[in-house]
Amino acid sequence: MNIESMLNKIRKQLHEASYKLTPQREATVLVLLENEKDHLSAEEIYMLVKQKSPEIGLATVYRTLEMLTDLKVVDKLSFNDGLARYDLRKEGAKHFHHHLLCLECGSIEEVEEDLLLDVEEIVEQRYLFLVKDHRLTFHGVCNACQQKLKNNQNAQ
Amino acid sequence: MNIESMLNKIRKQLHEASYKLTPQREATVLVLLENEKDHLSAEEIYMLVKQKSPEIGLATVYRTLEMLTDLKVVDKLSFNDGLARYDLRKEGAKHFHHHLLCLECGSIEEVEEDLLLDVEEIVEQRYLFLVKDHRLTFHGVCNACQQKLKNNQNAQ
DNA sequence: GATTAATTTGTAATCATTATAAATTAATTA
DNA sequence: TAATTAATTTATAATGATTACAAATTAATC
Ligand SMILES: [Mn+2]
Ligand SMILES: [Mn+2]
Ligand SMILES: [Zn+2]
Ligand SMILES: [Zn+2]
Repeated sequence: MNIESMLNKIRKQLHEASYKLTPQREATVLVLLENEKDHLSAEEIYMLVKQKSPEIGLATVYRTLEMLTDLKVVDKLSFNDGLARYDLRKEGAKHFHHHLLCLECGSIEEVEEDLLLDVEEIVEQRYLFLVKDHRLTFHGVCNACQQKLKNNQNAQ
Repeated sequence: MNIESMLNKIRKQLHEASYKLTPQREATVLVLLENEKDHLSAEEIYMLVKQKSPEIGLATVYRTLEMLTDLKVVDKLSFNDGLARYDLRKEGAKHFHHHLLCLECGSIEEVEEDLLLDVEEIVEQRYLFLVKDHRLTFHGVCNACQQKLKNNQNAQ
């Protein structure tokens, strides 16, 4: 699905919640769409939006991100690096995707398939907890870093 | 396992990493042990430690928590409420336990059994990612709030 | 006991985020 | 259309969590 039609879909979502897609909001959403694989912070988004709309204010970016979070267009998440990061929901995804955080290089890989269906079943039955969503991040070593570590070992 | 022997175990861990268990550090660890079911913030821990050792400084609590995080005695985590929370690792637990966050009342329930063994298998094989640990939080409605919501519906 | 190293304290600085008031823009009404 | 009202944005101040720093204290070593 291309950016234009994604944008239209989001515009509709805003209108249904009786928000307008102002130029500032549109510029912010565009940055998110153009960087959908990334996990940008508010400040990083602000810097990118400024390239399109140099007059935008940081507070507006924050407010827009809050609104998009409420509407579940983006997910706000934290990888324990002291600031919030924003992640576009995948098109039509019922549940939030998972993340693989490399402890060596800091890279974040995405896992789009939902691996938690069985686990959620257990949680609902055994803990009587009604699951609405989840956050799952694996900490470990990405493939590239595994190779690097192996080579270093051989070199010594 | 009682608090005294837990404390001794942690003392040993510190010594192995050539840290001392100073009175301030001991008071901080004791607060964590006495509230192992909670998910306290640095400020909350500071307040509780002050009751034992009124002369302790906030900076020391922060430094101690950082040290304990490095030694994997505690896990630092964030429930998106704007501050870090600290969680004692379960005795002998290889992996970090899971959390059930209620969107209605904000309560946090713990799930000690590891439900992710199969999922980790898949991640290692399919994504060639070497898993070291994980963070899993379910968002939803706790049992108590489900009852409350049901009653409210009937009352209307 | 003197010297050196580790730790703690109180406080200042920093950084992310939120609040506020004035200005701008859009929507509604007369 | 012009006037009025509501929504939004901007720049900036305030807040709150965390980190940095210098002086003081405590422990370890000589
Ligand atoms: Mn993602
Ligand atoms: Mn916990
Ligand atoms: Zn890596
Ligand atoms: Zn609840």
